Amino acid sequence: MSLPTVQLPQRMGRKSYHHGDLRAALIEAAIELVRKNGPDHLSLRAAADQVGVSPSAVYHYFPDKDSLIDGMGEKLFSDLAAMQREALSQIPGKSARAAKLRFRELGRTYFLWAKREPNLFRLVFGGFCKVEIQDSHERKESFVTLTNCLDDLLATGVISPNMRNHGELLTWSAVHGASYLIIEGLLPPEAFEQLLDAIELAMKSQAS
Amino acid sequence: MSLPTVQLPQRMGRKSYHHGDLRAALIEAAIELVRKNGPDHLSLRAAADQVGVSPSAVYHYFPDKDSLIDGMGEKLFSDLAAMQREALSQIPGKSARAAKLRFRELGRTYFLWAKREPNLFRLVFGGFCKVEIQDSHERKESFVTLTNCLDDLLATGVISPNMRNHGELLTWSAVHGASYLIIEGLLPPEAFEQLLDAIELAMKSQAS
DNA sequence: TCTTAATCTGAATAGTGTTCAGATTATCGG
DNA sequence: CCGATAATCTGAACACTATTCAGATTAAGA
Repeated sequence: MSLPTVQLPQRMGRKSYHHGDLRAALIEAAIELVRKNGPDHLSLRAAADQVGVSPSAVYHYFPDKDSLIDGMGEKLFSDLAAMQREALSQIPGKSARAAKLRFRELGRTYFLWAKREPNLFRLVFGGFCKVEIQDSHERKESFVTLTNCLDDLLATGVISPNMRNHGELLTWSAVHGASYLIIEGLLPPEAFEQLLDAIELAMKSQAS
Repeated sequence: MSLPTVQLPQRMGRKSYHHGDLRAALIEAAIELVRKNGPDHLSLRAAADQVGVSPSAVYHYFPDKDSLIDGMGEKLFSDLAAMQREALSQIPGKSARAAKLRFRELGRTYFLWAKREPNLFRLVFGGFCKVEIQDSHERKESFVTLTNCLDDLLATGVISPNMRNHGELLTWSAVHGASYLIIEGLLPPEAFEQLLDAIELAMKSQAS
């Protein structure tokens, strides 16, 4: 009554007793559930049902629920990194104008991803995933991307050398913080473009 | 075996059948549990047990678990605001030096609170509480405090007029973001003082 | 083909939020 | 001071959750 009666195990694209790629399917189903219901309220059983498999089957691929969440975080973070890479590849060139556009697009992508799927953003950055993202390849690559962006801004004279030193820290903190505050409703969405203006302005500073 | 056998209902400072201040006691107990176990993993029943009351009793003060969490958020945010007020009151004076110290102390208090109790920080700002904090008196006061700080910095010539416009947005975003990234292990704790340096430097910018 | 190992199920345990009828007690009008 | 009323709390129940484990099912290799 309360739940939309689960289909027989044989359905949901199951050709055989074995699933084939259960791990990935579980992660995908769980991501969809979090997207709709939020990071808390994720149910291991619901994810298993969605895939058409019994709850116990999950434990052959993840030691527990938290590990499943870690797996989701890994995939989501790598998606974000791919989106940023894609966005930057659309803006080639060595001009100051191109460097500026790339920088803004990098932050904007981060924010838009957060705004479009706040629940997934919360899952990745809200303390649900163990911080094994910390040492991941994707994460290092993401940081290098920002570093390159800032180097370009320095080379084209858009930002000053003494602010370049604080570039990654200030930028990442501000972009992440604004994204969080906006999706939690503490700042209006328009604030993000203003923040990008503010960062650009701030990074010109010639003060010592 | 697994749990430290709950005391009989009559204990835990219960003089009578009625508790006296159950609402506040529940919030306090729940905060303690979140502090230790994280915002997810909070159990309504565990909070009730801690106070020495049956699970159903909770529903006379909160419609559901989420409302209890809202109550916790309200109290925690007001604690943070009080800490900031207290910290600022220790640094009087209209000098540039005093204004700078106040500004740094404001951010530092925010960060230290987050660092000392990351789980409580996650509860308040991680999407667990309904954003009714948004319209709360405490929140407005907290914002006014920051505004005053920035006005003092402008008046004493520490920051430039054109950066003053972006003051609240840039500062709050960066401080919040850095706090989050640090407690999630994505940035080292030392990064926070560096961030304060960066903000101060950035806000001097004379660029138009 | 037969054995072995991987994969998935079913049932059970212990814990969760939530509801509701009823027991307990404080409060207030007479 | 007493007795009715309203506030407060309990106990048991329901549906749901994570997790474990013995056993059924199937794929892969000798």
